[in-house]
Amino acid sequence: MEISKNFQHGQAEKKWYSHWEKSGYFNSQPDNRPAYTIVMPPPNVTGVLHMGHALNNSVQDILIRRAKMMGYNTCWVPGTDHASIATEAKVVGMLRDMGIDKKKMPRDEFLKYAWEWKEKYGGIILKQLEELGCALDWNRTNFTMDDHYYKAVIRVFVELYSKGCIYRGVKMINWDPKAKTALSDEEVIHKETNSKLIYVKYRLDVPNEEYITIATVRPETILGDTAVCVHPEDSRYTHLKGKYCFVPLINRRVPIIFDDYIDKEFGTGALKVTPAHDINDYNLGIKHKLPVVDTLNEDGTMSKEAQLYIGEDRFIVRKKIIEELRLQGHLVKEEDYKNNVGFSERTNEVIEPRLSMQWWCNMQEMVKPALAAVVNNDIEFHPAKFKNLYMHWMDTIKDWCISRQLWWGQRIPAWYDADNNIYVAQNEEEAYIELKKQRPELDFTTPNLLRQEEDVLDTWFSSWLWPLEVFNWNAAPDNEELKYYYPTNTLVTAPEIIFFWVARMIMAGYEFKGQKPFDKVYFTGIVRDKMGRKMSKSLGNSPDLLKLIEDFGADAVRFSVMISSPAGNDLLYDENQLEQGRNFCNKLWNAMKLVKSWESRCDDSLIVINERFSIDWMEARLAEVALEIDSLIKDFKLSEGLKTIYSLIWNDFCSWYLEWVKPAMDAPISTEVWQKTILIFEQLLQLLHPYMPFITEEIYHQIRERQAGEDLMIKQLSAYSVQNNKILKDGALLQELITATRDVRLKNQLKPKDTIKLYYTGDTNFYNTVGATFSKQINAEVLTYTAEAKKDCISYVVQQDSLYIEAVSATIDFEAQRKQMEKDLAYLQGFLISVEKKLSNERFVQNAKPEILEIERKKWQMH
RNA sequence: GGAAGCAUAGCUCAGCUGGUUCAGAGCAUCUGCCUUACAAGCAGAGGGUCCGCGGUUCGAACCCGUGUGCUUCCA
Repeated sequence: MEISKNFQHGQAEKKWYSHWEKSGYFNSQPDNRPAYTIVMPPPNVTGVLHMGHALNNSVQDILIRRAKMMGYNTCWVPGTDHASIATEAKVVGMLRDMGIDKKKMPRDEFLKYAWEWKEKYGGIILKQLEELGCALDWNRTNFTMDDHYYKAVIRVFVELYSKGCIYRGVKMINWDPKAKTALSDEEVIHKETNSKLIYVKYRLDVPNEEYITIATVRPETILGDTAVCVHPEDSRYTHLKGKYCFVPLINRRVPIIFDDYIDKEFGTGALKVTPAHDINDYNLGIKHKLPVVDTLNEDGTMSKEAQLYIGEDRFIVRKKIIEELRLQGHLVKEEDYKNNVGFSERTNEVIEPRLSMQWWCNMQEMVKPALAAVVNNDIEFHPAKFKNLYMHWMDTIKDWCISRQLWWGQRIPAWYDADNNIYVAQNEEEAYIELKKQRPELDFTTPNLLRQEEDVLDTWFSSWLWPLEVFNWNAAPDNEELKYYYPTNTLVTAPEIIFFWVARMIMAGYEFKGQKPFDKVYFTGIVRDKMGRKMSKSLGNSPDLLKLIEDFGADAVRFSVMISSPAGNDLLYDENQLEQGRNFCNKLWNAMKLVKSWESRCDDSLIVINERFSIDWMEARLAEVALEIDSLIKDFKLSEGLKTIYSLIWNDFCSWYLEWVKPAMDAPISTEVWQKTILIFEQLLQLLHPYMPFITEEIYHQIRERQAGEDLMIKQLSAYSVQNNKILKDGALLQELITATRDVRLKNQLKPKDTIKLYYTGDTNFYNTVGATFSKQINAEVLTYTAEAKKDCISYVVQQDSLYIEAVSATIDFEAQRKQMEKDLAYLQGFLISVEKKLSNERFVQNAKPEILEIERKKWQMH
C-alpha cells in the first residue's frame, strides 16, 4: 500500500477512536488490578468546547492513558452539569424567541421545555471531547439532574437539615435582578468600575438652617435611608448627638447615629445608612435598631416603598435623582470615583444587595476534616501554592446561600402548612406523615394541606456530590464500584473553582462518606491569548477548537496546549505551537517512512558491527529518558515531559540514531539492526502515546503487522533502568566530535562532498568502536591515531582529545584557526584559574562540603 | 484596603538542598544547503546587567532586606 506523504489526521482519528471504543478500551469494570480513577469536571450543558476544556481534558487523558499502560484499571467518568442559572436563562430566551412568556407557564411545562433543550443541545460538548481523543468511559456518563442524582441531592438536603446545618432565614444576599434569583458570594465577580461620588446635603432638624453632607455612589438608595452615621470622635459632628435630619426629596426624619465603624477620612465622614441595600448598613441597622425600607423590586425597579420613581429601573433613577437633587439644591458636588461593583458570574448583571428569605447551609462542622486533609497533605494540591488560598477560605467560611429562585434544578424538599410551619422530607408523602405527627388535629381529608417550596438548589449543591454519585452512592452506599473506584485518584480542574467545587467536594466526601473524594488535585492554568488576555467568549479571542482539530489534527492541538503549560502556570496560546505540533507529526511520519523503506532491504547474513554502538547507545538513552519522563509525570510536570520525549524523538532518534545506522543508498541493512530499530521506535511511540494518541497508534500499526487486540493504547510499559553510563558518555562525546568537526569543516569552507583525512589523539578503543559511524557523519576517508601534533593541519580540541584535519583540497584559514584556539585556551585558562582560586582559598577548603571539594580537585587533575 | 505569587535570551519558560565555567531548552533570528525519510526539512551559529539597590556567605540566578513593575485571589 502506498504511504501518504504526510500524516492524514482526519482518517486516522476517526478510525482509531472508534476502534478503541469498539474494543472496549474505554470501559472499566472492577477487577483485581489497582484502579486509577478520574471524574471529569462536568461541563455545563450550555457549553461548547473551548481552549480551557482542551487543556483540562488533555491533561486528564494523558494521566489516564499513562496509567493504563502502567497496569492500572483506568476509569474516566464523563458527564455534564445542569447549571441552573445559565441553562434556565437559555431556555427562557428560547421561549421568548418563540413568543412564549415563562411567567405565563406552569412549572411543569417549563421543565418539559428545559429537558427538551437539554436533550437536544446538552450532549454536544461531550461529543466534542471525542474529537480530542479522550479515553472516557461513556457507559458511565452522568448528568447532575439524572433521577438517581436528583434523589441523592434531596437526601443530602434532608440529612443536613435534620442535623441542623440547613436553615431558612432572612439575610442580606446578592440579588441578580436579571435572573431574579439570589446568588452565593462566590458567584459574584467584583470589578473596578468608574463611578461618580455624589455629595448630598441633608437638612438638619435644628432651629437654624443647618445641613450635614454625605457622599454616595448609589444616590437612588437615598429613598431607603433610615439614618445618617458619623464617627463618635469626629469633632465636626459631635454637636449633633441625639439630633435628626431629613432625607431629601421624601423628607423622612431620620436619626444621626454614632459608630466607630465609620471611616472619618472617606467623603465627608458622614455616611447615609440604607439597611435594606447594603450589608454594612444592614449590620449598622441591627446594632442601632433602625427600620428597614426596601426600595427595590425583584427586577431591579423601584418599589412602592421608595415612594418616588416607582417601577423605574434603578440605573435610570440614579440619573434622574441626581438631577432632582440638583434642582432642589441638595447636590453639593460630583466627583469621579473608582469603586468595586459586583456582577453576576452568569448574567453579568450588576448585583444588588438585598434582604431576602433564603435557605442557608452552615459549614462550620464540615470544614474541619476538609481543612485538615489538605493541611496535612492527605489530599495533595499541585501546585502546592493553592493550599494557602484554600486554607484561608476555609478558615473564614460563611454560611452558604443554597436556594435559587429558579425552576431548573433540584426543588427544595420543604413543605409548608397553612401556618407556614416547615416540614422537610424526602418527598410529599413523608412530609404528610410528619405533618400528621405534629398537627394531628388537622382534617386530612382536605386537599393541599401542604405546599412545596418553590425554590431550587444551587447547582453546586448537586455537583459537590459528583465523585460519590457517579458511582451510585445514594442507592447503594456500600456497592462494589464505589469501594473500588472511590476515593478517586486525581482531580484536574481550574483554580477558579477551588471554592465553588473543589472545597465543597472535599467537605461532601468526608461528610457523607467519611472519606476524601480524591488523593490529588491538579490545578491547570488559565488559557490566555498571545497578548496575555484571558480567553473568553466576550473578547472573542478564543479560537474555534473544532476547526483547529480539523485543520491541524487532534494530536497537534493536544501538543500545542501541552507544550507550554507548566503545572499551575497560565498557558499563553500561540498558533505557532500548533505548527510545531503539526511539524512534529510530520517528523514522526517521515521517520516511519524511512524505517519502513528498510524492510525490503533487510539481509539476515549481515553481521552487526558498526551499528552495535549506535543501538546500545540509543537503548541506553531511551531507558534514561523513560525514567526522566516517569518522574516528570509523577510530579505533574506534563509540559516538561512532552518536551523531553519530543527532544528524544527528534534529536536522539531522528537526528543521531537514524543517521548513524542508516545504510548507504540502495545498500542492504542487517535484519537485526532493522528489528532493533523497530523495537526502539515502538517504545518511543509508546512514551509519546498519552500525549498524541492518534498518530502513535497509526504508526505503531504501520511499522509492523499486528494481531487483533495488539494496540499501542493497551500495550504495557516496560520497566526501564539505567545500567550503562559509559555508553551515554561515549555517545555524547561522539556527538560532540561530529558537531565540532562539521563546524570546523564549515568554517574552513570545506564542501560537504570534500572528503578529509582526520587524525586524533585519544582512546583508540573508543575511536575504533565508533570510527565507522564518525567517519560517515563527517565524510572522512581516513581516521587514524597520531601520537603527536600534526603540522599543516586544521587542529581543534574536543574534551581531552586533539584532532587534526589534513584537508585534501581547500585552503586552510590559519588566522581564523588561531583565533578559535586562543578562545578555547582562554576558556580553559579561566576555568583553571577559578578552580585554583577555590582550592587555594583556605576558607573554601575548610567550609565546603567534601564532595564539592572532591569535584574541584578532580577538575584540577584533569587539566 | 488585605493577602499571595511572579520578574532569567526577541518570545514562552527550566534551573531541586547556594557549589562543574551555570547561565540552559524550545520557538523565533542569522548563515550555508532542494544531501533520495522529512524545506512542515538538514547542517551550523549568534544572542543574557539572571528587574534595580543593599546584605549574608569562602561562594548567590538561588537565601535575607528594600525599591520598582506585573499578575491573581479576597473585601
